Amino acid sequence: MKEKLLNCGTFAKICGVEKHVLFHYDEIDLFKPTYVNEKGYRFYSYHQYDTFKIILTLKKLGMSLSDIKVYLGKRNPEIFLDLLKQQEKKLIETKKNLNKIHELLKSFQNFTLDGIQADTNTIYLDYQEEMPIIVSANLEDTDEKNFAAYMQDYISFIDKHHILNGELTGIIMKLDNVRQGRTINYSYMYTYLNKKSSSAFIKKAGHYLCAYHKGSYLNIGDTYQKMLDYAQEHNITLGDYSYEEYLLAEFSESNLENYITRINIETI
Amino acid sequence: MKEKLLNCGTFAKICGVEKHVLFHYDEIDLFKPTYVNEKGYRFYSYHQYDTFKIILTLKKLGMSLSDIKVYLGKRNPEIFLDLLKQQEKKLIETKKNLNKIHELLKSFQNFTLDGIQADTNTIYLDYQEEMPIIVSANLEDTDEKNFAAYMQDYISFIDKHHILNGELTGIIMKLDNVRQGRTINYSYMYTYLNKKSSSAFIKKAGHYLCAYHKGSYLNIGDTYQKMLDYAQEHNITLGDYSYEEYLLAEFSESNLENYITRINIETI
DNA sequence: ATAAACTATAAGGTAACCTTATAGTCAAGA
DNA sequence: TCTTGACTATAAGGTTACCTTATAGTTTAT
Repeated sequence: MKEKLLNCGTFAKICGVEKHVLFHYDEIDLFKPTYVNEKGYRFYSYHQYDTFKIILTLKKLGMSLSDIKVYLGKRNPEIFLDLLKQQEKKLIETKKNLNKIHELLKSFQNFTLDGIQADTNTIYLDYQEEMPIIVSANLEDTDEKNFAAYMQDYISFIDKHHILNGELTGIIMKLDNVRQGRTINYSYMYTYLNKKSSSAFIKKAGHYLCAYHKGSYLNIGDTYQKMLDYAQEHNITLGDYSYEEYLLAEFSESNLENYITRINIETI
Repeated sequence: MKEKLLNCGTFAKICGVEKHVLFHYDEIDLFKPTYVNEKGYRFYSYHQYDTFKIILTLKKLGMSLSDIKVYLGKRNPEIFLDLLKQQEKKLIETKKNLNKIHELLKSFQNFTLDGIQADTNTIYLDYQEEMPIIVSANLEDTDEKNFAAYMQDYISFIDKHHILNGELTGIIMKLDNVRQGRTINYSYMYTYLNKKSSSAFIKKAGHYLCAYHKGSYLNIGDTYQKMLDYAQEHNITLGDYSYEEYLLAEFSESNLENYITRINIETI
């Protein structure tokens, strides 16, 4: 009566991996068969399945084979427990990250859908609720070096505080600059937040004059001009700033002429 | 007035990657700088940050660079939306998987702790609640080939139905086999379930005669013998089967002599 | 003026396999 | 018994997504 052994192919099937994975683990001395016959054929025991499953689990948690090997080399129950606790911590972090990515995905879907459905021929007044935003330093008339530094500060602040709702950044433009044709002299970068936070600014509630600009960022002045004309015609008093949202851009549209930017101009 | 550009190092920092990643993406025509000067220096625009962020997100979702490149080659807003929806589906699956792994981790911690705290010198009666389990085909006296086939069926059933609570498999032994010294002639494999399911058997509620065996599986007969003696001394009538749980084994303990197996014998 | 810090390309290395090639082994059917 | 197909083995080269090191030109700061 001796222990029943499983051959290489069968054990691989049971474990849900390919055979050469077992070869590989054998070769790097990570996980070796219980018994090798005189022809060199590998045989595994029932109990090795548990061990293999632990190895697989650790691998799924992102541990490298060499780290797993190190663990197995010095393993004892206390070290195993420590490892598990530490991996659980990491796993909880990973789950949080995936949740953030999920938010991102949903947000991407929303603004892309907005871009697809955009009517680029109308200008209209839109009542918008108050929204907390985060804002960069003032970027107007900065040189390239300062612009880079401010952008870096801004992005790293967002990353550090994990405050992002998943939106990409938009741009705040001073209307005076638009009037002078300086439509790429951005005033601030901004991003919507999901919740108010101490570091948040507020995009004021109220009516915004809105339009969808179709085409390159460089021609956005054309659409602004139409909006300014429209405001004058309809006796709408505009505020100081405009919010630009890049709904369809390089990442979702190969043709520059089809880019869609939503423009929201403050009114008083 | 022209667009402000970011040099390679700065753009890399903002994006949270190393510079040679940008080189690499440039080389494989995945993501190229807006502008290259006469010395070959790369410059990126503010708007390229959004694109890079999308690339990073898709990569985090497990897409290969070549798949991302294929997408970018044919990108349009509808295809982007489809991609996002498909990735969201995959992400939801991934999150489910991580939840399962989390359960596994917690379960590993529990039985390892049980093993560490085990008192290997006492035999005692323990009242255990009814537990749903899943059970393999009868493995008694099978040859290696059938044993392998049954094990494969069992494991693939568990994997297919995602019913696992995270436990490793245990073994059900017929006490008659133990009495004849055939302690590796396993009767069934079993695993605890978290919920009752149509495919579940029941491990009956009641008093079990319990002990922790220390050492190799091959010597488990010694501990069984002590338990049988104890039962006789104390007029405990034993049932037909015993449940073995491998708390400390190859995966958490390098010394065979320190393996801990919990034995639970049915009583009447 | 010179050093420090940046930029470039090119070549080789890495992990964790995967693929292909070649050859020995074994069980089942003609 | 022979042969076919399915299995086993090793060895060598390929893959992805970089990372490292080496060498050299360029820009900026003191």
